[in-house]
Amino acid sequence: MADVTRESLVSTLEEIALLLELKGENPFKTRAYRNGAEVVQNFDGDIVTRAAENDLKGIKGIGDALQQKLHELASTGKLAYFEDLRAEFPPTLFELFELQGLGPKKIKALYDKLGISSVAELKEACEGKAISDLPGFGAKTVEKILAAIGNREKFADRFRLGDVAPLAETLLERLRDHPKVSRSAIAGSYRRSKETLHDLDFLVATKEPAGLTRFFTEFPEVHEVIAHGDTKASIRLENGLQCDLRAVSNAHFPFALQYFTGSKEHNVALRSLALKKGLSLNEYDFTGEGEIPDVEEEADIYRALGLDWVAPELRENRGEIEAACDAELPDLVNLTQLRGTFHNHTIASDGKNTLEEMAAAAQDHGLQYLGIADHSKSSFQANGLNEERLTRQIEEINKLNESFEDFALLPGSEVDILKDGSLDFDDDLLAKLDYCVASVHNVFNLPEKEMTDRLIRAMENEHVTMLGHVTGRLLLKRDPYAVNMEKIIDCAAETRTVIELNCNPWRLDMDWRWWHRARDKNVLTSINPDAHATEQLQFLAYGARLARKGWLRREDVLNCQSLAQIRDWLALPKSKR
DNA sequence: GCCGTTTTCGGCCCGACTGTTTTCAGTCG
Repeated sequence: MADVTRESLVSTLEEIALLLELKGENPFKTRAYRNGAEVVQNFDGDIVTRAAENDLKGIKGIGDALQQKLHELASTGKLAYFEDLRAEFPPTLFELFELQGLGPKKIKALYDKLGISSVAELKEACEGKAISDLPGFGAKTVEKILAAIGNREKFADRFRLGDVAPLAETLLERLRDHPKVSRSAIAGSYRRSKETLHDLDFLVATKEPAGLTRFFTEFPEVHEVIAHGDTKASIRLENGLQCDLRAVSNAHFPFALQYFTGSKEHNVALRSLALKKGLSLNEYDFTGEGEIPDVEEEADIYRALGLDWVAPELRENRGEIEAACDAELPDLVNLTQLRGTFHNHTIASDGKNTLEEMAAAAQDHGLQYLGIADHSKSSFQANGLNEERLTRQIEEINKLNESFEDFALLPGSEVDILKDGSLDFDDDLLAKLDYCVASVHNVFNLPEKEMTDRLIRAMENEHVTMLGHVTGRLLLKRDPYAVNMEKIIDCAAETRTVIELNCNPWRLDMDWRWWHRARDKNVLTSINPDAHATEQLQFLAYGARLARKGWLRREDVLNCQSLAQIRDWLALPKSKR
């Protein structure tokens, strides 16, 4: 029997939705499967076990049919309904959904009428005349399909937050500086601080929308104009990133900002709440029979619905609407509250800067302390320090610290967790450090149980202050290694081990989806840049954004504590922390 | 297929843009 995981349940439901769309099923039925996938993805608890035990009753969005199907899937590893559905179409057909401009109807037409079932076949068919002869297809469609195939080969369809943020801010500034723009913002998943993005959604308030969409399509970075109307335009930049612009009136701006920030799921929930109050909410206005509330700012929309304003990071329909209704939203941490940080490298291992340079950069960032955690000896590829070099580095740091006022370097180590969960240094040496970050840097492919046990053994060590990049994922590059996060979080809570929020934009690990649960178990995090150069201290900004996305408050973040507090805290045995 | 404080049937968000259309279907967000 194949391993049933939350992810496999989710992907099965999503694939069923796609298959139903291809069959031309009732779109609301399709949506029910998509929604079910979303519910399973976000369910706070062991959904796989619940499904296996047929204990899904009462979960909103999972009705009788989905309960039965999830139960069959989780208990047998198979679903007859799905197998039958899947057998109706060739597997390569799904590639076609990756092409911009092609949806279920067109794909179905291509398949039914021309037998096209893969991108390669489609590309070949575009050479001839067959496609443009299909009803609803024409010369332009063929042209667009070819461009979409080209883009699929050339560009990624997702981008890391940190890779697009500087460009995003540059483009926003350009729009903001336009004389006809009164308000501007980037909405969408960028505003929600998702770790990876599909596109950027710009928004401006202006009296001359058509002038602004034209201005936008003439940006020098434009590779192609995907769409260009009087109030909306879409462009693709030279790096492949799609950017959309909406130009609205000043009065419509708060509604558009709310609407285009999403998430879709958050908005659906918000609008159904509005309907209950006799209000219909769209991207421009409230409408309805009764009194229409005044709206100047986005917060007015939430207030009109009886909600506290919801920070964009939380808008994933993961309980934020209920919390906003009960005035129980968390007071989220922010970047300015960070007083220091752990887990940074120097030239001693694989960093680019010296202790002195890193200390100066940290002080420029307004930090009171900077933890130095160079690699340990087993990470020879990163020039890891052996016992002797680490001992010398501790002395060097202690000496340097005499020269600082109101600032300190904290001697630490990013010690390798070896395959069996033991550490790269013995306890005597670890005891000489102020703290220790324990991380996995090799043997990534252990089965889940072994990897989980490996991390747990490391956490059980009295000298391990925190776990580094807990799943080892590299966004859009390398999957997380198999590890049971529920068990890791439980163990962190028990052993009082901190879990790092590694804010390198390639990692952003632990994933934001787990922090709420960890926080509820009193697990602390440390927002760590894993800086290998002075300028990478700026990664802290991404860390703060993702911590907010994980519902974390100031008190949940270790490095919001002052230097004096941190010294006291580090002096405590783990069990007292 | 799901849901319910107008409830067990009849709704389910909806507007902008494009291309192929002659009034609209498909896609996207």
